[in-house]
Amino acid sequence: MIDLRTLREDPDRLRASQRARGEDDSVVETLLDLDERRRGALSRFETLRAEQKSVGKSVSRASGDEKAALLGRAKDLAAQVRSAEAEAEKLGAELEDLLYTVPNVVEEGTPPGGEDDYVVIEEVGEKPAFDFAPKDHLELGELLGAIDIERGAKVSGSRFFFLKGAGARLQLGLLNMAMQQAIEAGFVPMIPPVLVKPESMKGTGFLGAHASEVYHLAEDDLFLVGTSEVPMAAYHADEILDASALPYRYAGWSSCFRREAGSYGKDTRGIIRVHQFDKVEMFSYCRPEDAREEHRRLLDWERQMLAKAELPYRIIDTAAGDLGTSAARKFDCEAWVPTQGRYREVTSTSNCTDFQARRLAVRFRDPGGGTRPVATLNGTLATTRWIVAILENHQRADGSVVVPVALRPYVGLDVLEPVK
RNA sequence: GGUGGAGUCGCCUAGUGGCCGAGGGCGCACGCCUCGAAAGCGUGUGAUGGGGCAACCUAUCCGUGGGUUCAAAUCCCACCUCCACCGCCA
Repeated sequence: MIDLRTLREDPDRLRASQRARGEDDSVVETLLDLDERRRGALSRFETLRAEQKSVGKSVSRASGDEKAALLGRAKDLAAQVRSAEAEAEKLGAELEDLLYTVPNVVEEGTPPGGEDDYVVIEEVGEKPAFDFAPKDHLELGELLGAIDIERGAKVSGSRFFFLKGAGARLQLGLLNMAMQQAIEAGFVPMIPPVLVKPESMKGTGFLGAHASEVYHLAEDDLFLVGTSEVPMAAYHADEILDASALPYRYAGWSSCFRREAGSYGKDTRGIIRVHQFDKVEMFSYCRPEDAREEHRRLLDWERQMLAKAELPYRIIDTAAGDLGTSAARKFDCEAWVPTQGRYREVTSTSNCTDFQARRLAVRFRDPGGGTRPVATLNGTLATTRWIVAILENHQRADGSVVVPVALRPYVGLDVLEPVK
């Protein structure tokens, strides 16, 4: 959630941000107006309440006719206080509801526009040149006995699959390698719950515009997380962190669940877009003034992983309109997928500044006095989707796949061979 | 799922309708004492919103949400969480 005080001081910043995202900037007027009315109502309530308290006190000290008169006055005040409080609360709730619909202010330098207006920052590595017709990841996966889509569909429906044999080993190895890298970099490894309460989901910004992407268990009013970012952000909710110990860095391993409600017909083949996958995610809490730098560090750790997987990739600076609700800036790494002739997202790192922290009340004590919301950032280290890029880029004519050197100790195989 | 107990300031705790505008202890910070420290003594000690250049003022917060009352940490109702035991179960 954006900061109201900053908004009062500099409303143009939010206006510009809204326009860059392609969203309505008139919300700024509505917010400012509502805020002013709320503050007026609040001060009327406070004055009445203070009077009620002092009259109430004198009731207990008075007696006889005087007491009766005071009691009448007190009853009168009680009614007024009640209605003044209701008014202030009503305006406060209205303001909050509106505030929850406003996405984060984008970081300076973010390209404006929509999904196609990203800027390519860098291309890394060599695309493989095959002297045979490359197979796509599903064909390879079936040849290797690594991916079973048909049975996934039989058991759970479309966009579900089994990883087995070499496929299961490849995923476990990849995610273990990611975990190991994170631990060596000082991250605290974490295996979080994947079912969370509504406030955790709302606090991380996933129940706004993209609520239809999220699985909800109505019976228990719990949500299945689409990323471990959710439990890791909510982990320190309502806490005041030790400023001298920042940044706090966690690496979460979890299954992730996505309804893919708006993507009928998109990426229907294989395991590129699925309802359930696994992911190792980095998550940082830091001082807002350090967030930009931390964001670049997360990107560097992603690059290290891609290098170990020996994948050709490019980095894009996502345009404002394609940022999530909480993100102020987002860099995606996209790996080359030979049979599609294009790059596909395999990591994504977002700087959410103090947007999530304000919603979740994660603060640190400022040595200058008082508390301030921290900044939160997240970034992917590895996911199931990486299997697609690894299989396709490292395939050989006979359908076998060479395991990247760094990954071999984790997978326990140098080459994945076709099964009969 | 059932029964019982508990949830007060960072931690422990006092508190059965107005003297709670929440007391005490621990911890922490600062000061005195000291060559220095410990002990001792003294002072201070939360969050959130609003007002003010400021020091400061003000309202709210005793698990959460309702209710009773002029007045609620305190009484009533519902819920949540934790602990114990019972039942069921991977």
